[in-house]
Amino acid sequence: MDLKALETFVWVAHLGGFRTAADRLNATQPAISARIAQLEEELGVRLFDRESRRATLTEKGLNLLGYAERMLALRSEMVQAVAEKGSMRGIIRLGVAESIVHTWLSRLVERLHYLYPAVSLEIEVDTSFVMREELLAHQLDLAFLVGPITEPQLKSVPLCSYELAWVASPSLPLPPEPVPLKDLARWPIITFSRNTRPYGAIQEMFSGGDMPAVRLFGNSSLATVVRMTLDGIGVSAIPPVIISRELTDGRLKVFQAEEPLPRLDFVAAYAKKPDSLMAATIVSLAAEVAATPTAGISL
Amino acid sequence: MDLKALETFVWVAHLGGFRTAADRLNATQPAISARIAQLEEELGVRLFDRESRRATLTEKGLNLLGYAERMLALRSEMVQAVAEKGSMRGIIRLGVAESIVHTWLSRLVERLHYLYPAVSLEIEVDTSFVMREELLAHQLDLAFLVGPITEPQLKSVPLCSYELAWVASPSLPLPPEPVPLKDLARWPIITFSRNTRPYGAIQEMFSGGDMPAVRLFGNSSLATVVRMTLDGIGVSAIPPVIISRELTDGRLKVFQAEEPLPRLDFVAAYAKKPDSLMAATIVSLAAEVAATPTAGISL
DNA sequence: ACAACTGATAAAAATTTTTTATTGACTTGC
DNA sequence: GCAAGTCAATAAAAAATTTTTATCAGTTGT
Repeated sequence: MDLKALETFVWVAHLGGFRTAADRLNATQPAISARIAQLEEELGVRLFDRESRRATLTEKGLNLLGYAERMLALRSEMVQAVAEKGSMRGIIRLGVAESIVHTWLSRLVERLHYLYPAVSLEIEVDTSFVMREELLAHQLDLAFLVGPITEPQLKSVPLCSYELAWVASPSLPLPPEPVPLKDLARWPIITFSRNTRPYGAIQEMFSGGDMPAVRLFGNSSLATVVRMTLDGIGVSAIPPVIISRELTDGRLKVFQAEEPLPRLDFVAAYAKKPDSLMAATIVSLAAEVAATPTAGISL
Repeated sequence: MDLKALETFVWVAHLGGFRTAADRLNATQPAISARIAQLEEELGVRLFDRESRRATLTEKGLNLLGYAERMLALRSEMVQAVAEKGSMRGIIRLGVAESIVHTWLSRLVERLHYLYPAVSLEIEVDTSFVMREELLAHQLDLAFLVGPITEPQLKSVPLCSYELAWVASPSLPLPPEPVPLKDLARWPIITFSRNTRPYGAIQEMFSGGDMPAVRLFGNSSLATVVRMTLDGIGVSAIPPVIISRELTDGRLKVFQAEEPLPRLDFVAAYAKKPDSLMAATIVSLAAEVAATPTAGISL
């Protein structure tokens, strides 16, 4: 009776499939099959109904799930109680909003590697919207994203709050501040991609009936947004903190518009599972790192 | 983090040595070393002090022990809750008093094998005295022995109660019954070995100041006792139930002496450990089997 | 000092687990 | 209804792991 098999079982149960669990656990599907088969053989009981599309738990399986989770929780507790700090090991799937990549992520990674050399990260950069889904689907262990998080299945911890500002190249012939919205709309507005807080806020801003049409360039790469803004293609709405260098050397400037932009409140979020010790540990480290300011992108 | 490693750890802790644990777990000493090393490496913590003769737990080790036991207990509970009856598997070390061997042990083994084909037995026949020690030292999982058991660490369940009687060959020129002790002492008294209830009882019986000297032949094999009695070497004090055949065909006979012999109350006993599910299961089966009478030795 | 213990260790053997590659059973979209 | 796609099962090979064998070095008790 292997803990690895039990863990696999829990993941298959949660994700509803062998294949998905295999991806999630960095293993191949036959390996997952083998582990579940071992468990079923040892217990002499069928744990999943594989008939339908989604592998569903049998009654016995459901029964086992509770025990398996208690078992894994107990293991976590045990490890926390007796393990040397720094002997924590494993792989954690981390989703990160791009703003974080450009502010303090590398410092966190460094510090993490120093304190917990046996912990591997699998970092995925995506929008908060996508990452929230992935957290709920247990495809991410932990994410740093724009809050607030309201899902009760997720635990969230505030990390940092960044101002969002209008930014343009000094070469752009902007009218005197505060720039009215109709003047702003003369240029494309370059910002985060669709399905993000800033994109939505700006879209809303220009959604009134008498508002000028606006060209909104959603972009999945912040570096590209910065590049395009530097090139004078348009104005952008991004957190100034990630372009501190460009601001100090005058290649970009923040300006006031008629309409203010919302702040971005970043939080760390992870599933409230019994064994999310590693996530919790990383979160507190992240909170610490996020509290100290940093340099941004330099292009 | 392997359950096998945790189980090994618990055994080493209980038995106070790698070698002893190796024997107990049917493994070699290097295998035990490897499992403990794995645990220590994963936790980044030393679990045993190996300096002195006896491997003793470190502080961390003591801390782990509690968790490990809870873990194993939870596993037992889990298996009990979801496993198909009959899928119980493992090796259990069973100590058996010889009287049991000659009455119902084989029926138990048969029935056990039928109901739980994956359970192996390692049967050791010894005196109740020795087996009690071995139970306390965790060298036996379960024993069927002469009760009562007073140790609080052990759980005991009554199994059967057998009369102990004076037995002789009909060819032996015994005086009219009840035979006085001084006449009895003319022959060697053949019975169980030293450190057994019957041996002690008889020794006591002849211990008064004015008692005749008695030749007490303690024998570790009941079959030998029966053989010697059949051969008219002396009288014996054994449970008639194991020689029912010899009694019916008249090759042996029970006779009354001046002094009655005590009954032998057999019980099943096992250590009160959190994961003694298998022992408990076997005990209830044994109680069932022991309740139905049986044939004895046939020589 | 020596015999009888202890556990550690290296190398070989055995076992278990994982992967690769393929299959058959089912959905699903057309 | 049929092709395409997805699911898990399976066999064989490869990889990783665990266990054994054999030996060592250190204590302990005589």
